[in-house]
Amino acid sequence: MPKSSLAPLKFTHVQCGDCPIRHRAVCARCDEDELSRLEETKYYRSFEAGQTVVWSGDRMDFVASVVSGIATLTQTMEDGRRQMVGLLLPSDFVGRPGRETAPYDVVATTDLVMCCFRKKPFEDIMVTTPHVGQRLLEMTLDELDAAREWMLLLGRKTAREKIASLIAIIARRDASLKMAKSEGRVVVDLPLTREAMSEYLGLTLETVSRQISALRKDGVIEIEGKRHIIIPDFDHLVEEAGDDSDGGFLV
Amino acid sequence: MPKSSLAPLKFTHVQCGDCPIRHRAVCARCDEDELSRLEETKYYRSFEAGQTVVWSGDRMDFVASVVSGIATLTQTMEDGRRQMVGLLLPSDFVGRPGRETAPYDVVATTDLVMCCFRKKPFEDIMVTTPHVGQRLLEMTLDELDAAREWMLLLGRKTAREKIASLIAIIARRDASLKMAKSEGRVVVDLPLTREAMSEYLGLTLETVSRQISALRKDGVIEIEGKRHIIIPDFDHLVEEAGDDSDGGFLV
DNA sequence: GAAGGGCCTTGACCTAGATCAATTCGATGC
DNA sequence: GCATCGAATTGATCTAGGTCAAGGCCCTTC
Repeated sequence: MPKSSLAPLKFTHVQCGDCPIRHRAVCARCDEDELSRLEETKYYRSFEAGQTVVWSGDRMDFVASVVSGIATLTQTMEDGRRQMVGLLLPSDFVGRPGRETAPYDVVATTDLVMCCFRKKPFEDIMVTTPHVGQRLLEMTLDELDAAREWMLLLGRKTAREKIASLIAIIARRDASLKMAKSEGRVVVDLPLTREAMSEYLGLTLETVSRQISALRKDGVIEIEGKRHIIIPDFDHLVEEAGDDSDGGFLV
Repeated sequence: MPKSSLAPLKFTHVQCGDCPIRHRAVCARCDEDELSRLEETKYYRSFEAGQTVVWSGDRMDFVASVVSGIATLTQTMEDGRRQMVGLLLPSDFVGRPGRETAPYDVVATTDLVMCCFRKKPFEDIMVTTPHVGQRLLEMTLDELDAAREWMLLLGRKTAREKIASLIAIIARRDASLKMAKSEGRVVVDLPLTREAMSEYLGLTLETVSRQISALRKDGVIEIEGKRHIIIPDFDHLVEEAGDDSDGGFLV
């Protein structure tokens, strides 16, 4: 798995003040002074499931990192067709220095807490503190890789492969967060409704439902309730996803 | 149109030594010393149409900027299904500091000249010269935006809308390069085969051909030869593309 | 415990685009 | 001028996934 990091620098996840989890918005190499300048401009915002954080076209005067919960970035066409273009799990970053308005809707899919920095001070710190910019570059390059993997999924995979891919992606992210993978057998709680899954995959929710049923019938996955999924053989799932070797390595 | 630039810095396109065209690999603010260090590690490589620059999985020990011609980034599944994930026109950048191997094929679609920098020295300059990293971040963010626009196209647009979008995207890029737009009526030379277009759009080449014919029959475009396209009414084309307002603003 | 309302599933049918199969066009070489 | 070869078009058919519609499941609220 190609791990990304700017060669001569070591970045690690650091505790963000009183954030409940470790996240990646800042750089471990920043000295106390730099960190405390970031601290000053920091604040938290909470959203309920379903709430829209920012509307496409709205002014967005902050950058943020997800503390808990899930948010999605979604583009909408005039006639209402929707395509998810980003899925933000805890530790992921949103926002773009140098951009005034959001180019897509940011929606809280579950209850959500974000750690925000006002954009202007954050940009200043980026200029005076190269680490932060370099960390951000690294994260943006990762996101670009993920977007390209996602493009392959949207353009060329079958509905069944799309579903298998999504479950594998979420399982991998989940596992890497809480390291709860018990040798082959993996358990995931889908954090998305069928509709959100369809927006991620470029399908209708009916097709999502049908293909999940098909994967269940074929023994690739087991389902408890509606969201709790057991993957008896992770490699088998990855095969169904049509990925080569290590396949989509990031969300 | 949301223009991206890191607020407090001004970047402009600068002549890259003896490059025949202005490109964006370096920053106008770099002083002579910094530029000359970049100059030292710079070299040119030429490829014929159809040649592969780098194979997916190969070592890639350089970063590069396209001088002339067109290159594509393409992902391939084991069974041969292919999806283009990047289209590099003159002035575009490839390569990723901190990554050893290429995650996709880079192919010269036309005869191609690239201006390359060996990766190691380039990374060193990135660390010592924040401008370069900041410029690269800005470019990467633009690419991410473009990728997300592309995801909407792949996931939700009809074949006709996809074709119209692609022609509009190329026309815009072309026009912004040589400013040759004569009020409404726009002329483009498609730099891609029908097959390459199908790999860009997630379609088959037959569907591409049929939809181009349909757009011609409906008067949205006129065609001379196979590649030369005249757009009598650019706004009409954009309408057909299904984009809202200014739509896909970058390739 | 009945009623309502999100979600989700399943079925019956339809259509956009894929697939398979000829041609046709146009450049290149002899 | 003719043969050749790759790129593009066009036609005939098939099918994966979309659309429309009817329930089912489960959780809340009264």
